[in-house]
Amino acid sequence: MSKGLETKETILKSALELTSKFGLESLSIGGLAKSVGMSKSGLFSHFKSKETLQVRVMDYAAEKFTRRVIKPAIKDPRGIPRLRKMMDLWLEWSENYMVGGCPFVSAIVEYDDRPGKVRDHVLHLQSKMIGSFERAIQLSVEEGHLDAESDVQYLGYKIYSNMIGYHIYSRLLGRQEARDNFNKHFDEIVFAHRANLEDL
Amino acid sequence: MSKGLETKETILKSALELTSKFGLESLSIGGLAKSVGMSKSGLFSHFKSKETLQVRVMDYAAEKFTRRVIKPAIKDPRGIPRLRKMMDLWLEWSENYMVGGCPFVSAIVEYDDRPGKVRDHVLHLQSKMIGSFERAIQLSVEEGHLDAESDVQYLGYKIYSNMIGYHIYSRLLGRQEARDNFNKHFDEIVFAHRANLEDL
DNA sequence: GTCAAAACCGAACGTTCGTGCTAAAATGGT
DNA sequence: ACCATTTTAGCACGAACGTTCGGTTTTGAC
Repeated sequence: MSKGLETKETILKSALELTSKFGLESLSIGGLAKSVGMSKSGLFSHFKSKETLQVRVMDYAAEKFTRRVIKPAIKDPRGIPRLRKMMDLWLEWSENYMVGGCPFVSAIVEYDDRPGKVRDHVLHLQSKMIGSFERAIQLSVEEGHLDAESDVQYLGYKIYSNMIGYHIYSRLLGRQEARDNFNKHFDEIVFAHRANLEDL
Repeated sequence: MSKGLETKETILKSALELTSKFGLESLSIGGLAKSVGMSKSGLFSHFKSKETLQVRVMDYAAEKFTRRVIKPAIKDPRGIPRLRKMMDLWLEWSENYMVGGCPFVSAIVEYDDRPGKVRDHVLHLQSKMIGSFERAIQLSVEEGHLDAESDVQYLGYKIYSNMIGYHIYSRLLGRQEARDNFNKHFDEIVFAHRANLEDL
């Protein structure tokens, strides 16, 4: 790997950490440069603008998310087990790998009223993520784990809401029950839409 | 009302609008001064620091929230009707009165990793708001609308998650189904915890 | 070892940030 | 109408912002 690429990697790693803690907008070139131990201009030259830096950071986060959450879950059997695994991996990702909270949640809230490349990109990435969950739900239906009449999009909404709710309950309010709430709610959602194979 | 107070009112009104659109942190003295048509220093003298300005803005939002959402719902009968009314009023507040999204959601996400007075205040206000919902839920139990065994705190979590989920689905992703999802989910939550008076 | 390319640095740019001063203007009770 | 108080503006400050530029160091292919 060339020197430039591994420096970029170092920068993005540190940038993601800062973004996770303080948000995508508070990410400053100077502060980031200081935290990786290089000059402002040296760092800047890797990305030609702050906007592209922000986009790259989100890409980096998305790549990490896919690698940590989506891809490993594929090994589990299609349907509820895989979906459940995604939840567990997301919890782990959200709690352990991301020191300061899920960067997507911050980015979404920060940029929902700020038109531009960053907003568009964040929107695209988040839609892709929700799509991954919806696909896992769709497979759960096809596998016969969930009711064939299930509204996949609506189920995705409920799953997603639960994730965001947990994130805020756990992060800001620091409530210990958050995790139990999350798991219980997930189970209830799945149970409510379970397939009634024998019309019990 | 003295001149100073109504100027403060004007400032806070505009500040809340900006906060709703761009977040509490992006709220700058200069920009705010320009938007209300007065000088930076003239505006600044009303609040002795930016921190207190931010706190005042959140107080202003909380007061508006109470007046628009909590207080009017008291007129509805205790229990599910009142809770449902709170949801409707919150939707209205979130969609119409707040041009750029619920300011609390932004503030929470922005300040969850930023220790200080602002964070503490936002946390306090949000806890109070969740408390209001939990009280309405508690009343629903006492009125016999919800199962006596219901975990009020857990129900509050589900209601709150639904609100946040709707907010993001509707705001960032601009999904039209968001509102239907929200209402459907709320009904399901209530239904799942309904009192079984006759053990049907 | 040579040399062009890539990487990096230091300084400076024009702005904007929050925050002090001081003085002028508006207000409102008497 | 006077005058103390409140409110507002003007100006300046140090710091941080994103960005540009000229020059130095480092890299890696030949």
